[in-house]
Amino acid sequence: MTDTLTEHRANPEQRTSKVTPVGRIYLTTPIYYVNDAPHIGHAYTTVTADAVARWHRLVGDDTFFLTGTDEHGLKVQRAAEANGVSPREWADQVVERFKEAWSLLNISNDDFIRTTEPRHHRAVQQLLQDVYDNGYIRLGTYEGLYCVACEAYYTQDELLPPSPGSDAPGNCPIHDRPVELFKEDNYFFELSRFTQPLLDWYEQHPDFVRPESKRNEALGFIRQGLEDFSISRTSISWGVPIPWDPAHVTYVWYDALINYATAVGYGSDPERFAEWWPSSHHLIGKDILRFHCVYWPAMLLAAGIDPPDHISVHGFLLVGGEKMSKTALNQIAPDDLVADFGVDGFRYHFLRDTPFGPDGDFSYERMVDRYNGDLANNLGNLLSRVATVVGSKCGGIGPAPDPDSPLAAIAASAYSDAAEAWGNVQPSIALESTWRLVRETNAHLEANEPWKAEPGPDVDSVLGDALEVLRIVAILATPAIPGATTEIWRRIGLQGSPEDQRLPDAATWGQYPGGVPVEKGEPLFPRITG
RNA sequence: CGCGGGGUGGAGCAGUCUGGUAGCUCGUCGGGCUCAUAACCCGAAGGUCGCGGGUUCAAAUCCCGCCCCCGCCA
Repeated sequence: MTDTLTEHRANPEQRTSKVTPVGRIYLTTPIYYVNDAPHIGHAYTTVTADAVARWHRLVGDDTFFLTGTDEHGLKVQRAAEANGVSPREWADQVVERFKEAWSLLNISNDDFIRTTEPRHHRAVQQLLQDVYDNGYIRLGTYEGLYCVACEAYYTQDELLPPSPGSDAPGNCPIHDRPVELFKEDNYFFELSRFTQPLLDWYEQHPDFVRPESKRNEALGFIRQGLEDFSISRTSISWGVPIPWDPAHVTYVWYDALINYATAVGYGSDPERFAEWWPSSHHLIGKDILRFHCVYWPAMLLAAGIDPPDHISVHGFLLVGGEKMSKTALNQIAPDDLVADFGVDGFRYHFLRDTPFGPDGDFSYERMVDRYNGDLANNLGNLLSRVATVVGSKCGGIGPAPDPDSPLAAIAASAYSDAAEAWGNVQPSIALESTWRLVRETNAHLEANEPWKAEPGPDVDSVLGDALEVLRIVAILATPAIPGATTEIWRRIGLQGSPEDQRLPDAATWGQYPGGVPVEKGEPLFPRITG
């Protein structure tokens, strides 16, 4: 099977045709369900993906970064009806809220996909047809507990207790009226035939799902044996019609997964698809692990396509130790936090303080501590004190660093540790490595006390070292806090922006030119008090 | 029941695969500095690494049993 699949690999010659050897990465967030307004859970995944994408651009990889919205399914249909508009109109409204949120958070996505777009319908139909032609879809009968008012099926444990005297198995949780046993023809995807192929795939690709804890979870599920599942309904209308039998509509998440293929040309531009697939890397929350780590690779294999290179799975964002409910009142709007901490303060907190993988607990107090500690006291204050002393001892002109500075080795290890961590989707570790350099530089200043010394070569080299660190940190931190690092870059007198630099060369010690003006400016990250 | 994750000084984590002085950030306490956003730097206190047993010269780390917390079961 894999023999035919490798055809979709990007041509190796294309990868080496650049000046420097580069990789290629196609990063995705989940597509978010338009049933709901954006909250910090969505923002966490999206900011992480954005930072990873920005890192890959820094190292010169060909990078394509996608986010978008999932707009089909019954819940959207219902939400629209409840608001007296069509599903399309409803989706149009909610999509704008996501786009605004991502714009606010400085998300650098290259594309934004909506599952209601024609290009996506074409891709879904193409993939369905391919899987069907390959013999992995069959017609079957779905039998379930159905609420006529909802036009939806429920499982037994979702139901309310049955009405007294009723012989129904239970009542609809929304309408509190008896459900009935209902049968309809459905198309089924023969997932059961992929138990072994998936185990083989995991075996051959140890980094397929990360971190390892999540890989184990997926593997454990596959090992239990997989069962076919229904992928269509005749009882709903808001979705993509099955190409060979338009009375059927795809069931919501089956079509949703395919968005990742749609956005790089599947079903419309095979050459483009071959270029970007399977260099793909999905970032997801653990709630959709099963869909992405089991169903999706099986669907792709069934269509004769390689699964993605990587799937990185993070935990839930807990608030007060409890899962963020999409409907609960503990929902925290990203806008409010941005108002308090700024865009970069918001991004930094989630990247640095919520390790990617395990569940993380959100707390406003911790967010304040992290902001004040790392951004205001360490980085922001370093910039301030250096700029002031350059002003008083060097006439405001930044001197060049010492080529043999003890900070050079620390900067080198900060870079290599950060590079490894970003590559493994561990932003918290990458940023910890970067900030180690900031702390060492504060200590280096303390040890040399340039503010006490007479102007001269010694003072110049100590301050030059600090400016060089700020240059390097501006580059290393730009995936996390792009706005602030651009401002640092400007204040220490450099041209262009940190985003335009290319690693690893740009992290090499000694490139701060010296002889350029350094500006003091207002605090970069004003401390938050009270 | 099954599957997966977790239990490390006051808080949050690393270390466990590849046994060998228990590390990091924050907090607390003491000191220094006064260039800086009451920021910065140095030092100290604080842990029987969930419990019991085993292997070993040596176990947070390997093996066996148990307890507790969380998630998943389409």
